[in-house]
Amino acid sequence: MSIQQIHDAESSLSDERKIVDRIYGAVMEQTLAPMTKLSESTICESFGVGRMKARRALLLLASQGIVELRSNRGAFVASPTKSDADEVFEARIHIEPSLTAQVAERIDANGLKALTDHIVREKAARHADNRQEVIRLSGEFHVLVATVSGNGFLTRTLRELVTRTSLIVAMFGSGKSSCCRDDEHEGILEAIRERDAILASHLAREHLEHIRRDLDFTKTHMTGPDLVSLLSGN
Amino acid sequence: MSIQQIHDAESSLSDERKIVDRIYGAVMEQTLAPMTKLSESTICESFGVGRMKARRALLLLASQGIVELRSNRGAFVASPTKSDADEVFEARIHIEPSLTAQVAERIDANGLKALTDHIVREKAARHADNRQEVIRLSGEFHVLVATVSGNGFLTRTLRELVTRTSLIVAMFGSGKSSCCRDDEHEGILEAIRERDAILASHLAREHLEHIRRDLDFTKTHMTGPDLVSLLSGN
DNA sequence: CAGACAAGGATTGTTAACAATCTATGTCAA
DNA sequence: TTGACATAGATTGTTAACAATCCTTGTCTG
Repeated sequence: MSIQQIHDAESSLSDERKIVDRIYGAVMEQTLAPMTKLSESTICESFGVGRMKARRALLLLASQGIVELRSNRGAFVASPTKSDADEVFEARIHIEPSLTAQVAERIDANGLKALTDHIVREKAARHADNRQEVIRLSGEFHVLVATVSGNGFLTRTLRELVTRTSLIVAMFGSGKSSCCRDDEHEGILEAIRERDAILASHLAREHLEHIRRDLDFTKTHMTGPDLVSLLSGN
Repeated sequence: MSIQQIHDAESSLSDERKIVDRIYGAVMEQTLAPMTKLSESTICESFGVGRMKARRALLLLASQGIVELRSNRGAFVASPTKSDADEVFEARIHIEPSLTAQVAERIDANGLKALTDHIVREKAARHADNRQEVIRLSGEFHVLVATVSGNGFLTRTLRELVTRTSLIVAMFGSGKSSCCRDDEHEGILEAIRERDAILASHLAREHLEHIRRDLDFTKTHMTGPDLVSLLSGN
Protein backbone atom coordinates (compact mmCIF):
# COMPACT_ATOMS: atom_id res chain seq x y z
CA MET A 1 0.00 0.00 0.00
CA SER A 2 2.67 2.49 1.00
CA ILE A 3 4.83 1.19 -1.82
CA GLN A 4 2.00 1.91 -4.19
CA GLN A 5 1.70 5.41 -2.81
CA ILE A 6 5.41 5.99 -3.19
CA HIS A 7 5.23 4.75 -6.73
CA ASP A 8 2.27 6.99 -7.41
CA ALA A 9 4.08 10.00 -6.04
CA GLU A 10 7.10 9.16 -8.15
CA SER A 11 5.17 8.75 -11.35
CA SER A 12 2.71 11.62 -11.00
CA LEU A 13 4.54 14.58 -9.51
CA SER A 14 7.98 13.38 -10.43
CA ASP A 15 7.19 12.97 -14.09
CA GLU A 16 7.30 16.69 -14.68
CA ARG A 17 10.03 17.07 -12.09
CA LYS A 18 12.07 14.43 -13.87
CA ILE A 19 11.75 16.18 -17.21
CA VAL A 20 12.62 19.54 -15.68
CA ASP A 21 15.63 18.08 -13.90
CA ARG A 22 16.95 16.41 -17.02
CA ILE A 23 16.65 19.59 -19.04
CA TYR A 24 18.26 21.56 -16.23
CA GLY A 25 21.12 19.08 -16.31
CA ALA A 26 21.49 19.23 -20.06
CA VAL A 27 21.61 23.02 -19.96
CA MET A 28 24.12 22.99 -17.14
CA GLU A 29 26.52 20.71 -18.96
CA GLN A 30 25.88 22.71 -22.14
CA THR A 31 24.44 19.81 -24.06
CA LEU A 32 21.41 21.94 -24.81
CA ALA A 33 22.42 25.15 -26.53
CA PRO A 34 20.42 28.38 -26.35
CA MET A 35 17.61 28.64 -28.86
CA THR A 36 17.38 24.90 -29.32
CA LYS A 37 13.81 24.01 -30.09
CA LEU A 38 12.09 21.78 -27.58
CA SER A 39 9.06 20.46 -29.40
CA GLU A 40 6.34 18.74 -27.46
CA SER A 41 6.65 15.58 -29.52
CA THR A 42 10.38 15.36 -28.82
CA ILE A 43 9.80 15.52 -25.10
CA CYS A 44 6.89 13.11 -25.25
CA GLU A 45 9.02 10.53 -27.03
CA SER A 46 12.20 11.13 -25.03
CA PHE A 47 10.51 10.70 -21.69
CA GLY A 48 7.62 8.49 -22.66
CA VAL A 49 4.96 10.80 -21.31
CA GLY A 50 1.77 12.30 -22.63
CA ARG A 51 1.57 15.71 -24.18
CA MET A 52 0.07 17.19 -21.05
CA LYS A 53 3.07 16.33 -18.90
CA ALA A 54 5.41 17.69 -21.53
CA ARG A 55 3.53 20.98 -21.70
CA ARG A 56 3.46 21.30 -17.93
CA ALA A 57 7.19 20.70 -17.76
CA LEU A 58 7.80 23.33 -20.41
CA LEU A 59 5.62 25.79 -18.52
CA LEU A 60 7.64 25.21 -15.37
CA LEU A 61 10.89 25.71 -17.26
CA ALA A 62 9.51 28.87 -18.81
CA SER A 63 8.48 30.23 -15.43
CA GLN A 64 12.10 29.93 -14.38
CA GLY A 65 13.54 31.60 -17.42
CA ILE A 66 15.28 28.49 -18.75
CA VAL A 67 12.90 28.14 -21.65
CA GLU A 68 11.09 30.69 -23.74
CA LEU A 69 7.55 29.97 -24.90
CA ARG A 70 6.50 31.64 -28.12
CA SER A 71 2.84 31.64 -28.95
CA ASN A 72 1.95 29.02 -31.56
CA ARG A 73 5.65 28.45 -32.18
CA GLY A 74 6.69 26.24 -29.33
CA ALA A 75 9.37 26.18 -26.66
CA PHE A 76 13.00 27.14 -27.11
CA VAL A 77 15.95 27.05 -24.78
CA ALA A 78 16.33 30.62 -23.57
CA SER A 79 18.95 32.86 -25.13
CA PRO A 80 19.83 35.45 -22.49
CA THR A 81 20.76 38.96 -23.54
CA LYS A 82 23.51 41.06 -22.05
CA SER A 83 20.86 42.70 -19.92
CA ASP A 84 19.76 39.29 -18.65
CA ALA A 85 23.36 38.47 -17.89
CA ASP A 86 23.77 41.66 -15.88
CA GLU A 87 20.70 40.83 -13.84
CA VAL A 88 21.83 37.31 -13.13
CA PHE A 89 25.33 38.27 -12.03
CA GLU A 90 24.03 41.17 -10.00
CA ALA A 91 21.63 38.83 -8.23
CA ARG A 92 24.36 36.27 -7.63
CA ILE A 93 26.67 38.92 -6.22
CA HIS A 94 23.94 40.03 -3.88
CA ILE A 95 23.28 36.50 -2.67
CA GLU A 96 26.32 34.26 -2.86
CA PRO A 97 28.94 36.18 -0.87
CA SER A 98 26.52 36.62 2.01
CA LEU A 99 25.42 33.02 1.78
CA THR A 100 28.98 31.73 1.63
CA ALA A 101 29.86 33.74 4.72
CA GLN A 102 26.96 32.21 6.58
CA VAL A 103 28.00 28.74 5.49
CA ALA A 104 31.52 29.40 6.75
CA GLU A 105 30.10 30.33 10.12
CA ARG A 106 27.62 27.51 10.53
CA ILE A 107 28.77 24.53 8.49
CA ASP A 108 28.90 21.13 10.19
CA ALA A 109 30.98 18.03 9.50
CA ASN A 110 28.51 16.59 7.00
CA GLY A 111 28.38 19.78 5.01
CA LEU A 112 32.14 20.06 4.97
CA LYS A 113 32.43 16.50 3.74
CA ALA A 114 29.91 17.12 0.99
CA LEU A 115 31.83 20.15 -0.25
CA THR A 116 35.18 18.40 0.00
CA ASP A 117 33.93 15.37 -1.89
CA HIS A 118 32.57 17.63 -4.55
CA ILE A 119 35.89 19.39 -5.03
CA VAL A 120 37.56 15.99 -5.37
CA ARG A 121 35.13 14.99 -8.10
CA GLU A 122 35.63 18.33 -9.78
CA LYS A 123 39.40 17.91 -9.86
CA ALA A 124 39.08 14.36 -11.12
CA ALA A 125 36.83 15.42 -13.95
CA ARG A 126 39.19 18.22 -14.85
CA HIS A 127 42.13 15.86 -14.75
CA ALA A 128 40.30 13.44 -17.04
CA ASP A 129 39.52 16.29 -19.44
CA ASN A 130 35.84 15.45 -19.23
CA ARG A 131 34.53 18.80 -20.37
CA GLN A 132 30.83 18.23 -19.81
CA GLU A 133 31.41 16.84 -16.35
CA VAL A 134 33.69 19.75 -15.46
CA ILE A 135 31.15 22.30 -16.57
CA ARG A 136 28.33 20.59 -14.76
CA LEU A 137 30.25 20.13 -11.51
CA SER A 138 31.55 23.69 -11.62
CA GLY A 139 28.02 24.97 -11.64
CA GLU A 140 26.79 22.51 -9.09
CA PHE A 141 29.42 23.63 -6.59
CA HIS A 142 27.55 26.88 -6.18
CA VAL A 143 24.25 25.08 -5.73
CA LEU A 144 25.88 22.75 -3.22
CA VAL A 145 26.98 25.69 -1.09
CA ALA A 146 23.33 26.70 -0.88
CA THR A 147 22.32 23.13 -0.16
CA VAL A 148 24.67 22.77 2.79
CA SER A 149 23.31 26.04 4.14
CA GLY A 150 20.08 24.12 4.57
CA ASN A 151 17.96 26.79 2.92
CA GLY A 152 15.66 25.24 0.37
CA PHE A 153 14.51 28.53 -1.06
CA LEU A 154 18.02 29.75 -1.73
CA THR A 155 19.00 26.36 -3.09
CA ARG A 156 16.21 26.60 -5.63
CA THR A 157 17.09 30.21 -6.42
CA LEU A 158 20.75 29.39 -6.96
CA ARG A 159 19.87 26.40 -9.07
CA GLU A 160 18.00 28.72 -11.37
CA LEU A 161 20.74 31.35 -11.34
CA VAL A 162 23.48 28.83 -12.04
CA THR A 163 21.55 27.28 -14.89
CA ARG A 164 20.91 30.67 -16.41
CA THR A 165 24.59 31.44 -15.98
CA SER A 166 25.32 28.32 -17.98
CA LEU A 167 23.19 29.69 -20.81
CA ILE A 168 24.93 33.04 -20.50
CA VAL A 169 28.34 31.39 -20.76
CA ALA A 170 27.12 29.44 -23.77
CA MET A 171 26.12 32.73 -25.38
CA PHE A 172 28.97 35.00 -24.38
CA GLY A 173 31.74 32.77 -23.02
CA SER A 174 35.13 33.65 -24.45
CA GLY A 175 36.48 30.21 -25.23
CA LYS A 176 39.44 29.71 -22.98
CA SER A 177 38.03 29.89 -19.49
CA SER A 178 34.43 29.11 -20.23
CA CYS A 179 33.93 27.59 -16.82
CA CYS A 180 34.94 28.18 -13.22
CA ARG A 181 38.58 27.70 -12.37
CA ASP A 182 38.65 24.94 -9.81
CA ASP A 183 41.36 26.51 -7.71
CA GLU A 184 38.90 29.29 -6.90
CA HIS A 185 36.37 26.78 -5.66
CA GLU A 186 39.13 25.18 -3.66
CA GLY A 187 40.04 28.53 -2.14
CA ILE A 188 36.46 29.15 -1.11
CA LEU A 189 36.28 25.72 0.46
CA GLU A 190 39.50 26.40 2.36
CA ALA A 191 38.08 29.63 3.75
CA ILE A 192 34.92 27.83 4.78
CA ARG A 193 36.90 25.06 6.40
CA GLU A 194 38.81 27.60 8.47
CA ARG A 195 35.58 29.36 9.41
CA ASP A 196 36.82 32.59 7.87
CA ALA A 197 33.50 34.10 6.86
CA ILE A 198 34.94 37.38 5.64
CA LEU A 199 37.49 35.70 3.41
CA ALA A 200 34.96 33.20 2.10
CA SER A 201 32.56 35.99 1.25
CA HIS A 202 35.31 37.94 -0.45
CA LEU A 203 36.50 34.99 -2.50
CA ALA A 204 32.97 34.14 -3.55
CA ARG A 205 32.45 37.66 -4.81
CA GLU A 206 35.76 37.71 -6.66
CA HIS A 207 35.03 34.35 -8.18
CA LEU A 208 31.75 35.63 -9.61
CA GLU A 209 33.43 38.74 -10.93
CA HIS A 210 36.07 36.61 -12.63
CA ILE A 211 33.40 34.59 -14.37
CA ARG A 212 31.68 37.75 -15.51
CA ARG A 213 34.92 39.31 -16.65
CA ASP A 214 35.57 36.40 -19.00
CA LEU A 215 32.38 37.08 -20.89
CA ASP A 216 32.55 38.82 -24.23
CA PHE A 217 29.47 40.78 -25.11
CA THR A 218 30.93 42.23 -28.29
CA LYS A 219 30.37 39.14 -30.34
CA THR A 220 27.01 39.13 -32.02
CA HIS A 221 24.32 37.22 -30.26
CA MET A 222 25.32 33.80 -31.53
CA THR A 223 22.14 33.92 -33.57
CA GLY A 224 24.00 35.51 -36.38
CA PRO A 225 27.36 33.73 -36.00
CA ASP A 226 25.74 30.38 -35.56
CA LEU A 227 23.62 30.65 -38.66
CA VAL A 228 26.42 32.20 -40.65
CA SER A 229 28.96 29.59 -39.61
CA LEU A 230 26.53 26.80 -40.33
CA LEU A 231 25.78 28.19 -43.72
CA SER A 232 29.42 28.78 -44.61
CA GLY A 233 30.26 25.36 -43.19
CA ASN A 234 27.93 23.58 -45.58
CA MET B 1 -2.75 44.00 -36.89
CA SER B 2 -0.40 44.94 -34.10
CA ILE B 3 -3.39 45.68 -31.90
CA GLN B 4 -4.63 42.20 -32.60
CA GLN B 5 -1.27 40.78 -31.68
CA ILE B 6 -1.23 42.72 -28.47
CA HIS B 7 -4.71 41.51 -27.70
CA ASP B 8 -3.67 37.97 -28.46
CA ALA B 9 -0.68 38.21 -26.21
CA GLU B 10 -2.87 39.63 -23.47
CA SER B 11 -5.48 36.94 -23.72
CA SER B 12 -3.24 33.94 -24.20
CA LEU B 13 -0.20 34.35 -22.01
CA SER B 14 -1.75 36.88 -19.71
CA ASP B 15 -4.70 34.72 -18.86
CA GLU B 16 -2.59 32.60 -16.60
CA ARG B 17 -0.55 35.61 -15.58
CA LYS B 18 -3.73 37.45 -14.68
CA ILE B 19 -4.93 34.60 -12.49
CA VAL B 20 -1.55 34.27 -10.82
CA ASP B 21 -1.37 38.02 -10.20
CA ARG B 22 -4.82 38.16 -8.69
CA ILE B 23 -4.10 35.28 -6.35
CA TYR B 24 -0.77 36.84 -5.43
CA GLY B 25 -2.64 40.04 -4.62
CA ALA B 26 -5.27 38.27 -2.57
CA VAL B 27 -2.60 36.47 -0.56
CA MET B 28 -0.67 39.67 -0.02
CA GLU B 29 -3.65 41.54 1.35
CA GLN B 30 -4.56 38.44 3.37
CA THR B 31 -7.88 37.92 1.68
CA LEU B 32 -6.84 34.37 0.93
CA ALA B 33 -5.93 32.53 4.10
CA PRO B 34 -3.50 29.62 4.25
CA MET B 35 -5.03 26.24 3.47
CA THR B 36 -7.92 27.75 1.57
CA LYS B 37 -8.96 25.34 -1.12
CA LEU B 38 -8.62 26.61 -4.65
CA SER B 39 -10.73 24.26 -6.70
CA GLU B 40 -10.42 24.26 -10.44
CA SER B 41 -14.10 25.03 -10.91
CA THR B 42 -13.87 28.06 -8.62
CA ILE B 43 -11.03 29.51 -10.66
CA CYS B 44 -12.70 28.67 -13.95
CA GLU B 45 -15.85 30.53 -12.94
CA SER B 46 -14.08 33.43 -11.22
CA PHE B 47 -11.90 34.22 -14.19
CA GLY B 48 -14.03 32.87 -16.99
CA VAL B 49 -11.36 30.55 -18.33
CA GLY B 50 -11.19 26.91 -19.26
CA ARG B 51 -9.96 24.21 -16.95
CA MET B 52 -6.61 24.06 -18.69
CA LYS B 53 -5.76 27.68 -17.94
CA ALA B 54 -6.81 27.22 -14.35
CA ARG B 55 -4.62 24.18 -13.94
CA ARG B 56 -1.65 25.90 -15.53
CA ALA B 57 -2.07 28.87 -13.22
CA LEU B 58 -2.20 26.59 -10.22
CA LEU B 59 0.94 24.81 -11.39
CA LEU B 60 2.75 28.12 -11.64
CA LEU B 61 1.60 29.14 -8.17
CA ALA B 62 2.70 25.78 -6.82
CA SER B 63 6.14 26.12 -8.42
CA GLN B 64 6.56 29.31 -6.42
CA GLY B 65 5.44 27.85 -3.13
CA ILE B 66 2.29 29.95 -2.87
CA VAL B 67 0.02 27.00 -3.47
CA GLU B 68 0.33 23.38 -2.52
CA LEU B 69 -0.86 20.72 -4.94
CA ARG B 70 -2.01 17.47 -3.38
CA SER B 71 -2.49 14.53 -5.66
CA ASN B 72 -6.14 13.89 -6.48
CA ARG B 73 -7.11 16.39 -3.80
CA GLY B 74 -6.60 19.72 -5.49
CA ALA B 75 -4.82 22.97 -4.77
CA PHE B 76 -4.62 24.75 -1.44
CA VAL B 77 -3.10 28.02 -0.40
CA ALA B 78 0.22 27.10 1.17
CA SER B 79 0.52 26.93 4.93
CA PRO B 80 4.16 27.60 5.74
CA THR B 81 5.78 25.89 8.70
CA LYS B 82 8.21 27.48 11.11
CA SER B 83 10.97 25.93 9.08
CA ASP B 84 9.59 27.57 5.93
CA ALA B 85 9.45 30.87 7.77
CA ASP B 86 13.08 30.55 8.81
CA GLU B 87 14.09 29.93 5.22
CA VAL B 88 12.15 32.88 3.90
CA PHE B 89 13.49 35.35 6.44
CA GLU B 90 17.01 34.03 6.08
CA ALA B 91 16.77 34.50 2.34
CA ARG B 92 15.34 37.99 2.73
CA ILE B 93 18.10 38.96 5.15
CA HIS B 94 20.65 37.73 2.64
CA ILE B 95 19.14 39.71 -0.19
CA GLU B 96 17.34 42.84 0.95
CA PRO B 97 20.01 44.69 2.95
CA SER B 98 22.50 44.29 0.11
CA LEU B 99 19.90 45.25 -2.45
CA THR B 100 18.78 48.29 -0.46
CA ALA B 101 22.36 49.45 -0.18
CA GLN B 102 22.77 49.21 -3.92
CA VAL B 103 19.57 51.14 -4.47
CA ALA B 104 20.80 53.87 -2.13
CA GLU B 105 23.93 54.17 -4.23
CA ARG B 106 22.39 54.12 -7.65
CA ILE B 107 18.81 55.37 -7.44
CA ASP B 108 17.73 58.08 -9.87
CA ALA B 109 15.02 60.73 -9.66
CA ASN B 110 12.31 58.48 -11.07
CA GLY B 111 13.06 55.74 -8.61
CA LEU B 112 13.08 58.16 -5.73
CA LYS B 113 9.73 59.53 -6.80
CA ALA B 114 8.24 56.04 -7.06
CA LEU B 115 9.36 55.17 -3.55
CA THR B 116 8.21 58.52 -2.14
CA ASP B 117 4.81 58.20 -3.76
CA HIS B 118 4.48 54.74 -2.37
CA ILE B 119 5.20 55.90 1.18
CA VAL B 120 2.57 58.59 0.77
CA ARG B 121 0.00 56.00 -0.28
CA GLU B 122 1.03 53.78 2.59
CA LYS B 123 0.54 56.54 5.13
CA ALA B 124 -2.79 57.49 3.62
CA ALA B 125 -4.03 53.91 3.82
CA ARG B 126 -2.86 53.65 7.40
CA HIS B 127 -4.52 56.93 8.26
CA ALA B 128 -7.77 55.72 6.71
CA ASP B 129 -7.52 52.49 8.72
CA ASN B 130 -7.80 50.49 5.50
CA ARG B 131 -6.30 47.30 6.81
CA GLN B 132 -6.13 45.33 3.58
CA GLU B 133 -4.58 48.23 1.72
CA VAL B 134 -2.04 48.79 4.48
CA ILE B 135 -1.00 45.16 4.46
CA ARG B 136 -0.74 45.03 0.70
CA LEU B 137 1.23 48.26 0.39
CA SER B 138 3.53 47.29 3.22
CA GLY B 139 4.53 44.20 1.34
CA GLU B 140 4.74 45.93 -1.99
CA PHE B 141 7.22 48.45 -0.63
CA HIS B 142 9.82 45.73 -0.47
CA VAL B 143 9.04 44.62 -4.00
CA LEU B 144 9.21 48.21 -5.17
CA VAL B 145 12.73 48.57 -3.81
CA ALA B 146 13.70 45.67 -6.03
CA THR B 147 11.82 47.17 -8.94
CA VAL B 148 13.64 50.50 -8.76
CA SER B 149 16.91 48.58 -8.66
CA GLY B 150 16.01 47.57 -12.20
CA ASN B 151 16.75 43.91 -11.61
CA GLY B 152 13.90 41.79 -12.94
CA PHE B 153 15.16 38.58 -11.42
CA LEU B 154 15.40 40.02 -7.94
CA THR B 155 12.03 41.71 -8.36
CA ARG B 156 10.45 38.37 -9.11
CA THR B 157 12.33 36.72 -6.26
CA LEU B 158 11.25 39.37 -3.77
CA ARG B 159 7.69 39.19 -4.99
CA GLU B 160 7.69 35.54 -4.13
CA LEU B 161 9.41 36.10 -0.79
CA VAL B 162 7.07 38.90 0.22
CA THR B 163 4.00 36.88 -0.69
CA ARG B 164 5.26 33.94 1.28
CA THR B 165 5.96 36.29 4.16
CA SER B 166 2.33 37.33 3.99
CA LEU B 167 1.31 33.71 4.43
CA ILE B 168 3.76 33.36 7.29
CA VAL B 169 2.32 36.40 9.03
CA ALA B 170 -1.16 34.99 8.49
CA MET B 171 -0.03 31.80 10.18
CA PHE B 172 2.14 33.11 12.98
CA GLY B 173 1.50 36.84 13.25
CA SER B 174 0.96 37.99 16.80
CA GLY B 175 -2.03 40.25 16.37
CA LYS B 176 -0.86 43.73 17.25
CA SER B 177 1.84 44.48 14.74
CA SER B 178 0.93 42.04 12.05
CA CYS B 179 2.34 44.25 9.35
CA CYS B 180 5.31 46.52 8.74
CA ARG B 181 5.46 49.70 10.75
CA ASP B 182 5.44 52.47 8.21
CA ASP B 183 7.95 54.61 10.06
CA GLU B 184 10.52 51.92 9.35
CA HIS B 185 9.80 52.10 5.64
CA GLU B 186 10.07 55.86 5.90
CA GLY B 187 13.42 55.56 7.62
CA ILE B 188 14.73 53.31 4.88
CA LEU B 189 13.52 55.76 2.25
CA GLU B 190 15.25 58.60 4.09
CA ALA B 191 18.53 56.70 4.12
CA ILE B 192 18.17 55.99 0.41
CA ARG B 193 17.36 59.62 -0.31
CA GLU B 194 20.54 60.68 1.44
CA ARG B 195 22.54 58.05 -0.42
CA ASP B 196 23.60 56.46 2.86
CA ALA B 197 24.03 52.89 1.67
CA ILE B 198 25.33 51.57 4.97
CA LEU B 199 22.45 53.03 6.96
CA ALA B 200 19.90 51.88 4.41
CA SER B 201 21.28 48.36 4.52
CA HIS B 202 21.29 48.37 8.29
CA LEU B 203 17.72 49.65 8.53
CA ALA B 204 16.51 47.09 6.01
CA ARG B 205 18.02 44.31 8.04
CA GLU B 206 16.61 45.58 11.31
CA HIS B 207 13.22 46.00 9.72
CA LEU B 208 13.19 42.37 8.65
CA GLU B 209 14.30 41.25 12.08
CA HIS B 210 11.50 43.26 13.65
CA ILE B 211 8.96 41.55 11.45
CA ARG B 212 10.36 38.18 12.35
CA ARG B 213 10.49 39.02 16.03
CA ASP B 214 6.76 39.71 16.05
CA LEU B 215 5.98 36.18 14.96
CA ASP B 216 4.76 33.68 17.49
CA PHE B 217 5.57 30.10 16.66
CA THR B 218 4.20 28.72 19.88
CA LYS B 219 0.62 28.82 18.79
CA THR B 220 -0.48 25.65 17.10
CA HIS B 221 -0.51 25.71 13.37
CA MET B 222 -3.82 27.46 12.94
CA THR B 223 -5.15 24.16 11.62
CA GLY B 224 -6.19 23.11 15.06
CA PRO B 225 -7.15 26.49 16.53
CA ASP B 226 -9.11 27.47 13.47
CA LEU B 227 -11.21 24.34 13.43
CA VAL B 228 -11.63 24.36 17.18
CA SER B 229 -12.65 28.00 17.32
CA LEU B 230 -15.07 27.55 14.46
CA LEU B 231 -16.64 24.56 16.14
CA SER B 232 -16.89 26.25 19.51
CA GLY B 233 -18.20 29.35 17.83
CA ASN B 234 -21.15 27.55 16.32
C1' DC C 1 -25.70 5.76 20.24
C1' DA C 2 -21.13 5.05 18.08
C1' DG C 3 -18.51 3.36 14.49
C1' DA C 4 -17.75 0.85 10.29
C1' DC C 5 -19.23 0.22 5.64
C1' DA C 6 -21.14 1.26 1.13
C1' DA C 7 -23.12 4.04 -2.55
C1' DG C 8 -23.55 8.30 -4.81
C1' DG C 9 -21.80 12.66 -6.12
C1' DA C 10 -18.16 15.69 -6.91
C1' DT C 11 -13.46 16.73 -8.08
C1' DT C 12 -9.23 15.79 -10.18
C1' DG C 13 -6.17 13.36 -13.73
C1' DT C 14 -5.70 11.73 -18.44
C1' DT C 15 -6.49 10.96 -23.10
C1' DA C 16 -8.05 11.86 -27.59
C1' DA C 17 -10.04 14.44 -31.05
C1' DC C 18 -10.70 18.99 -33.05
C1' DA C 19 -9.37 23.80 -34.34
C1' DA C 20 -6.02 27.23 -35.34
C1' DT C 21 -1.60 28.66 -36.48
C1' DC C 22 2.79 28.29 -38.45
C1' DT C 23 6.40 26.22 -41.65
C1' DA C 24 7.94 24.11 -45.69
C1' DT C 25 7.55 22.64 -50.22
C1' DG C 26 6.31 23.30 -54.87
C1' DT C 27 4.31 26.04 -58.55
C1' DC C 28 3.75 29.91 -61.38
C1' DA C 29 4.74 34.31 -63.35
C1' DA C 30 7.83 38.16 -64.20
C1' DT D 1 16.65 32.68 -61.94
C1' DT D 2 14.09 35.00 -58.50
C1' DG D 3 10.23 36.24 -56.03
C1' DA D 4 5.50 35.84 -54.58
C1' DC D 5 1.79 32.82 -53.72
C1' DA D 6 -0.83 28.71 -52.59
C1' DT D 7 -1.26 24.32 -50.77
C1' DA D 8 -0.03 20.49 -47.72
C1' DG D 9 2.05 18.97 -43.66
C1' DA D 10 3.34 19.54 -39.07
C1' DT D 11 2.98 21.68 -34.61
C1' DT D 12 0.67 24.00 -31.09
C1' DG D 13 -3.70 25.52 -28.53
C1' DT D 14 -8.22 24.23 -26.91
C1' DT D 15 -12.12 21.68 -25.78
C1' DA D 16 -14.69 17.83 -24.40
C1' DA D 17 -15.36 13.35 -22.96
C1' DC D 18 -13.63 9.55 -20.16
C1' DA D 19 -11.28 7.34 -16.11
C1' DA D 20 -9.82 7.36 -11.49
C1' DT D 21 -9.74 9.02 -7.01
C1' DC D 22 -11.61 11.19 -3.10
C1' DC D 23 -15.29 13.07 -0.07
C1' DT D 24 -19.93 13.04 1.72
C1' DT D 25 -23.96 11.09 3.12
C1' DG D 26 -26.86 7.51 4.54
C1' DT D 27 -27.36 2.97 6.32
C1' DC D 28 -26.58 -0.85 9.03
C1' DT D 29 -24.71 -3.43 12.81
C1' DG D 30 -22.76 -4.08 17.38
